[in-house]
Amino acid sequence: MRMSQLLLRTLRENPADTDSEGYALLVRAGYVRRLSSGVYTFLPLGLKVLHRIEAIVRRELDRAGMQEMLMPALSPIELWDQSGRSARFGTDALPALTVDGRGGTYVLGPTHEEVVTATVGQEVESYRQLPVTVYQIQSKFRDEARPRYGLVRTKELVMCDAYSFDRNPEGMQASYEKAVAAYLEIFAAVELEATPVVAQSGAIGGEVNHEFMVPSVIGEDHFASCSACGYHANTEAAERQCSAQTAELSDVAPRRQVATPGVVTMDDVVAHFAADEIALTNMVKAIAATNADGEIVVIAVRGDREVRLPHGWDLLDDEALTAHRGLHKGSIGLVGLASHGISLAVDLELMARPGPWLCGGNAADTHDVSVVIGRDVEPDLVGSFVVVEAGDACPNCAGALELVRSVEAAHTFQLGLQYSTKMTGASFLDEDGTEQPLWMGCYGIGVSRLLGVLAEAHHDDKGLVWPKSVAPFDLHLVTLGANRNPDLQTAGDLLYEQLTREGFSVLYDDREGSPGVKFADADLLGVPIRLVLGAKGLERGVVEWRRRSDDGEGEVSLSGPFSELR
RNA sequence: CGGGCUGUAGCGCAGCUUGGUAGCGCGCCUCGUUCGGGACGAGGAGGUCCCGGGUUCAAAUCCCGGCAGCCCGACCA
Repeated sequence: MRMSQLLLRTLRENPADTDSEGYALLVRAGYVRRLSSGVYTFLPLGLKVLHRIEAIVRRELDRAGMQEMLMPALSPIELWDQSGRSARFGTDALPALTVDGRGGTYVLGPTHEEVVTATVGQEVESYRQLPVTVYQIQSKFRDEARPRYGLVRTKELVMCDAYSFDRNPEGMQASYEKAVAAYLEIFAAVELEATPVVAQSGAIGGEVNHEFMVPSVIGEDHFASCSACGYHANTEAAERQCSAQTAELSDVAPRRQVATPGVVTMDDVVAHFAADEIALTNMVKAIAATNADGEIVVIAVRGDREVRLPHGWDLLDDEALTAHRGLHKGSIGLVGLASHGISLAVDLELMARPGPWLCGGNAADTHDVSVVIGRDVEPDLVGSFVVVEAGDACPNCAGALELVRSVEAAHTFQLGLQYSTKMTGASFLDEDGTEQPLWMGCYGIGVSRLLGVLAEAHHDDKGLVWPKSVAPFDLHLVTLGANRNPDLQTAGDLLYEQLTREGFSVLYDDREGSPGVKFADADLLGVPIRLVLGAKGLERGVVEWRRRSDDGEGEVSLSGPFSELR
């Protein structure tokens, strides 16, 4: 590509309102432009990188035996009524955009479980056709509340989404493992470090799932990581253990109730009992929730910790809480729940150190002082119900957990029968002649997001530094002063043609302009190898090369061979 | 969805307090000199000052109402 003809304008100054270095460089170097909040145009250079990422994704998924297809971005809302997900549109869980057309309401697909289930369900009739995994690379639409970090969080995004269909849970598991392995190959190929972490599934549904987290300063999440044993989990899913502390409780004062009018929040409690010198770490924070079966459960954790709801549980809303005769907002506690049919889930830590605790009194404007678990109350359930913090003990090996800031670059799910039982036609005839629902998995990787993450991971103060595998060009050929030296011009043109013939993709800076401008642009654009052809080199019949990543340099003869440049 | 800030040339910004001819730097066009790390000189093009209403002889500037963008938080497949 001759640079004189490329639609490219580099900017000397950082654009306003860029919130990350990688994104600012993508704009300065002319790869992308923002059209509106969270909506981007890929200029020719940016599209080249996007296409290279897509090619790697295709290569690895094809190798894993998946088949590419293309579904429409637009789908009728009736399909989403079938799965029940249309009820959640417009909420933060599923910010789908819809379009009213003449044929009714359409959904601009935020993800494609419904469409693919309907499509593959229609094609698959027999177990003989299974397993099958399909994928597509396509634009997705999400009405993001707050787009951020350039291509990392957008309203329109290029995504690769794959879906597996199997006869049984074992098949699903095998397909899942294949997909995870393929995704890891993709990350290795684009030179990003991704860690699969156990996560919760949110609006997609299903049980087992992993997020592929790339550590980055522009990460929007943290995951818990144990360097000792390799345990990884999203903070929404991470567990931890607590070692039991022995305590002599026989002389602890009996439980007593204290009137605490107007004391609602933990801050209120701390203030109210300040005179008694009871620390927050000796208090219990208790909240009411509904579990996956819709039953009411009180979750109790140490006062200074944040409650983590298990997957499928929801916080009880204020209305339901006020209406319930056994619960009193601000005074939810441990003792006396059973008589109201409420079960008690207690965090590990409260068991490790059974008391005495200060907690709500389960009566209006009342708190309990000196509660001892095991003496005053028995929990129905014990588990890790707090959001992990750095330093908590790894659930596997008790090593100290770290929290790593990172971007979610891909997400894989074992969906099971979640969609195939709700949607019509998603079944097959098994060997024994019975009709069975399809066991599904789904696997999403953010292709345009990867571009943003790559720019953030691979740059320096001068500009972008693309890994070879995704760079827009292999070589960036710069001629110096060719406009006033016809021999140089000819030599540059020849070299450009020759390199292109030998299979290199070459960006040829044939523009007029001072060396400083050309060098600065070359650094900014980040092509892996820069070639400089000047008058001095021409005399000696050589062209200089310099590697962008480490400034390694050398010369090759103008007549070749050029293998050194590969 | 709450709180804060911003909207002026392609890009980055000043001007607004105290109303009166719309500016600077970069970029862009022409000519000349220069040119192996963002050159210099001369000349030039380019604006619904976010939108609508109000006050005023007069509004980029003051007032009211919108819209958009950014930041913090909430949320996040």
